[in-house]
Amino acid sequence: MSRLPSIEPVRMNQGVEWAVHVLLSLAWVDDDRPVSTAALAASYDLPQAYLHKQLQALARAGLLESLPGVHGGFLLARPAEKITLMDVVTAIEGPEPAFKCTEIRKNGMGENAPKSAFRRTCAVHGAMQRAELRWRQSLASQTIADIKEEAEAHAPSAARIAKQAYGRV
Amino acid sequence: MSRLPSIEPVRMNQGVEWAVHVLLSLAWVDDDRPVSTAALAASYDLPQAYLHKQLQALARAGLLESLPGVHGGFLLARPAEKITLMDVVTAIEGPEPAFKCTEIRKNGMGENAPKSAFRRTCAVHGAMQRAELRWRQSLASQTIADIKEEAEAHAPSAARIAKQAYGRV
DNA sequence: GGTTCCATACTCGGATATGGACTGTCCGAGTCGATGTGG
DNA sequence: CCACATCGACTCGGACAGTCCATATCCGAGTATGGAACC
Repeated sequence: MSRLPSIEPVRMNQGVEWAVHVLLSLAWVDDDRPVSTAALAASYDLPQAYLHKQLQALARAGLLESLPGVHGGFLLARPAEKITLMDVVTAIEGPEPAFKCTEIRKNGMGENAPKSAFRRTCAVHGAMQRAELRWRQSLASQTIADIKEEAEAHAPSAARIAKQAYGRV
Repeated sequence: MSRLPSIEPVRMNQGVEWAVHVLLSLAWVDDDRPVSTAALAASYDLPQAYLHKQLQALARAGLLESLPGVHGGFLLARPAEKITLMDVVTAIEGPEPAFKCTEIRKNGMGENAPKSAFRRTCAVHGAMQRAELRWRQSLASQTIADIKEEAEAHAPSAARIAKQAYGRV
């Protein structure tokens, strides 16, 4: 049930992978009835309590809608076409950029440097921002619906399997 | 000297920012004589011991050359035109990709899914890889020399200031 | 004076503690369905 | 037979520990410098 600790360290939260797969499943189910954390955890063999924590983050971010009660659970808050990978990463990882410029260029150096040299944004910061922007743009250009289509292209049975897994046959 | 702990968590190692600035400084100095960790740490007001650790990583990665002895220190192992931001990030952060696919699609799901469906790489993995590739491509397309030029465009005194900071007037 | 030797200061190199974030777990509040009872 | 109250089970929600990596630091090995001793 619980996974062994990974040998190599992961940079991005494991929750991101889980979240995308869960959103895919909910897109395939395509039902008004919610799916419970227990069912989702079972279908992917994930620790239920921790997956639950990630789903709460998605709900807070407005990607999932949560319904309480005995037949409660989670369902997509909006169509899969309107949910991008950028939304998912932001929901799990938070909105802060990966690279944080601490403006060390202004530290020491004596007071030799004229202040006018620091009007423009730090060149290092700009370069890292450009790269990160490409990453974010690519994430924002890919929706859950896109991934769903791509997966179905090679595994047409995906939707049926997902519905079966959650008893929506 | 030492920095206060940052309020918001940083995703990328702080060492990346330090490393790029150090490489820039060494490019500006442009001298056969090495610059010591102490001088570099002083010029940016960074903790010397920890900066030293990052410089060692750069040396191991082949970006810097280290010279021992009382007048030792570090100098660029190759021209700034041949050092990309991707090289720096890889040296500090390591070569592993940010997103790691654990293939959870194959876990539970009962045994309903045919194994043929898993021949192709995971669609989620592919999507995250595409985004990360954009990031890496942007990093690989920007060299230390590029950033140096950009900085000089807005602060022509940068090279002079750097040389002064390390006593290369 | 020139040469050799040595003590010294300074630098890189790696091994060693600490803190915070990600990981993982638990219990309480709320809700719906089931059940039993009375009309 | 039908309506209603009660009980119970299940789910979301947030609060609570454990583990691992990034952070931060220190000490040892090696080298060039400067000076003293010796020829």
